[in-house]
Amino acid sequence: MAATLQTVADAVGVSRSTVSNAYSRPDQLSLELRTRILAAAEKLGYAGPNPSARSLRRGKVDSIGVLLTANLSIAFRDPYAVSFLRGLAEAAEERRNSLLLIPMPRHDMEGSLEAVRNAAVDAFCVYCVPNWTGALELIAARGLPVVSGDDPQLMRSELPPNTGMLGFVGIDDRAAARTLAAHVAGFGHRRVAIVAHWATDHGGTGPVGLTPEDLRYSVSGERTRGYRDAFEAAGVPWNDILLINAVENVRAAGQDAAAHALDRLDRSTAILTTSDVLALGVLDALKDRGLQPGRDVSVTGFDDIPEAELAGLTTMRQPSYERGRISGEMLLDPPEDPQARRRVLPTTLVVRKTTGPAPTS
Amino acid sequence: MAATLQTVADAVGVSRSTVSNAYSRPDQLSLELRTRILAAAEKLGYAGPNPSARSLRRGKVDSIGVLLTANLSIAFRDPYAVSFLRGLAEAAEERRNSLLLIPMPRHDMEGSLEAVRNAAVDAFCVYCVPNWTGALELIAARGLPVVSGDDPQLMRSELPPNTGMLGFVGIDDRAAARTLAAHVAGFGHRRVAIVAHWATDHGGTGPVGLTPEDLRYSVSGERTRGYRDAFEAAGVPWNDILLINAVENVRAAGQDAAAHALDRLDRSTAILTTSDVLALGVLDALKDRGLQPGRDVSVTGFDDIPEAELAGLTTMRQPSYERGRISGEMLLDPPEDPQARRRVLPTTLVVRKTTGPAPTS
DNA sequence: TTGAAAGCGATACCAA
DNA sequence: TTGGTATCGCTTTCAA
Repeated sequence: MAATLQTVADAVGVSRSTVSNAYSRPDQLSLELRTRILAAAEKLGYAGPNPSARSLRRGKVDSIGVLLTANLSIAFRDPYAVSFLRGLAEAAEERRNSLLLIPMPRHDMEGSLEAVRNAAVDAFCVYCVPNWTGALELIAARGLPVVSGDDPQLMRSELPPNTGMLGFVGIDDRAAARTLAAHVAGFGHRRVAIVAHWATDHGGTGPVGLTPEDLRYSVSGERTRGYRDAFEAAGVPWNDILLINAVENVRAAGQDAAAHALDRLDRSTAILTTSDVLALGVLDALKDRGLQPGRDVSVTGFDDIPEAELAGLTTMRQPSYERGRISGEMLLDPPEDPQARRRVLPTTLVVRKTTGPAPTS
Repeated sequence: MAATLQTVADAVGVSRSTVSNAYSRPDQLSLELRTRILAAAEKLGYAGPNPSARSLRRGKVDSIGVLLTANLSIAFRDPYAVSFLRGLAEAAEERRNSLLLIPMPRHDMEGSLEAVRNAAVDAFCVYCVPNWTGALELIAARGLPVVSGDDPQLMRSELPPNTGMLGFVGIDDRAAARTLAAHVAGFGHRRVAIVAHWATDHGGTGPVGLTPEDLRYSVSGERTRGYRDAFEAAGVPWNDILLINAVENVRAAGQDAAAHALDRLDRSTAILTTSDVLALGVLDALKDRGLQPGRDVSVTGFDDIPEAELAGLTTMRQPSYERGRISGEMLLDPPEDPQARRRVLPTTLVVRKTTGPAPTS
């Protein structure tokens, strides 16, 4: 049914190679012949080289795979992720690459890995994927370049990553978190809660008796570590801190999580979160209870999405668009120098109205 | 270098087919053998079947292509588009498909078509692509299913689309626009401007002497037609209406466009736009000039994105998430009944604070 | 349950 | 400039 190169070649009376050249190397044949071939192709309903066949032969696909969060539809709800993607898309577009978005549902590790295995791409960008080790190893086995921002070890490593293909583009989550928490601790808060997403796979949203080291998701782990650092320095031991798991990085989960910190006799006076989206949910919870952010309870986010400004949220700003863009560029033009494959981007503490002195009651 | 099926087969001492089965049809061989094969593969650094080779052979890729707006990075800035994508992603994810985002820069038609030709996908979703006819024909030639929401003819056709593979998921833009404009016309406005994106390819943002039929982008064309319908019915002829082109569907373009309606002696008392994003820009322009929306100048959007509510913008709501989701489902499970391949979704007039009586001055 | 053989559709090298 | 030839890596009957 579908016409192929051969069909066209036969019709025009030339060889397959010539037809192939007509599409892929216009300079290799006379304009006249090329025109004739293209016309014949059109008439026969030949739409051009089969993409799979072409990339099989060429060993190149011109598209980069994006492993983005547990689940695409949640990622699209997070302005930070969207902005990141925008940067990545722009870099890809400039080099005429497409973006293959690969869903990685957490409940289906098997299927997720299968998707990574099957992805027809030249490189991968791994962004906020919990428990991603399996995926990373698979990618390594495929011998494809990867950029990630999730691996703290990668960020720290003085030496080039062992796999020649591995790059880091991200921030120093722990240090940034430490700065943010120091700001809060400076207000004298001692009853503190932390809302962290994907802290654990078991159970739902609610308090968990874990240390930062136990957390399943490296980014939440690093940020939580930073929070602990700062509070310990201020004389608040980890055991006094209430760690609350949020099942997903969505606003409603932040709201639910906050209930566990607010609806108790020794109500927390400060709630730190691992993302702005969660923090907005926490603010929702405060509102439900008639509590005033920054006075009754201090709240912080992470990322600095546009909504954070509207909400007056104190947060830690990290570059989103640039991060995506740099990731894309690194993937598409891998730098020779291994050091250039490790980009730790700057962060900024943004103090707004949701943080203030601990209530004296 | 890279291990292949053959490598593994040789190492284990079985045939290629058996190794292939180990990956693609686990039930076709003994568990013991399969385990042995997988172990050998791991040791040899074989990451599983080459995706291109596999899809070449199978004739299936398990991913759907998305032709989205002129330029991905602009699309990611439009909340409506992001929400649409979210719906699409969700549908894809459920059926274990990936999404291939294909950039279609307007300045590079050639390259865009090339990208469509090259896309390794099983189906296409065309969304807000100006001048997409070339792309559509190409897709048709490839014999792949397409869903679009941009083609008014498709929406109206009583009969099943001629191409068996073609579907429509969208709204009746003209009718919706008519309802919106009738609301504005009811307030007695007679000095009216319309800001339409991609009205023309030539020149920048500014007034153009065109009729709705001339517009390059079908969606803007349909909406503009609807506006004209309503104003003509109210006794305002098309010649009295100022049509302004916006180069892109971004806020700043709306702001620039509005200047042409506001900075003149016979200032427009109503500005209708083809999207909320543009309308927000128009509101920016009003603010710059100390004008009050709904009193000095009435402004309307289209889509009803979340920001529209915050801004108190009067607009026409159309489903975004659902639209993406339904598109995805239609592509992944094409309905037998051709009538079911044409889904015209409902719209709602949302009256807020940016529309009011024409000032009497 | 396993293997042999025949493509899937195209590209690239090397001659002519 | 054009054509022949050898793959690219895998899946899939069909037969053993």
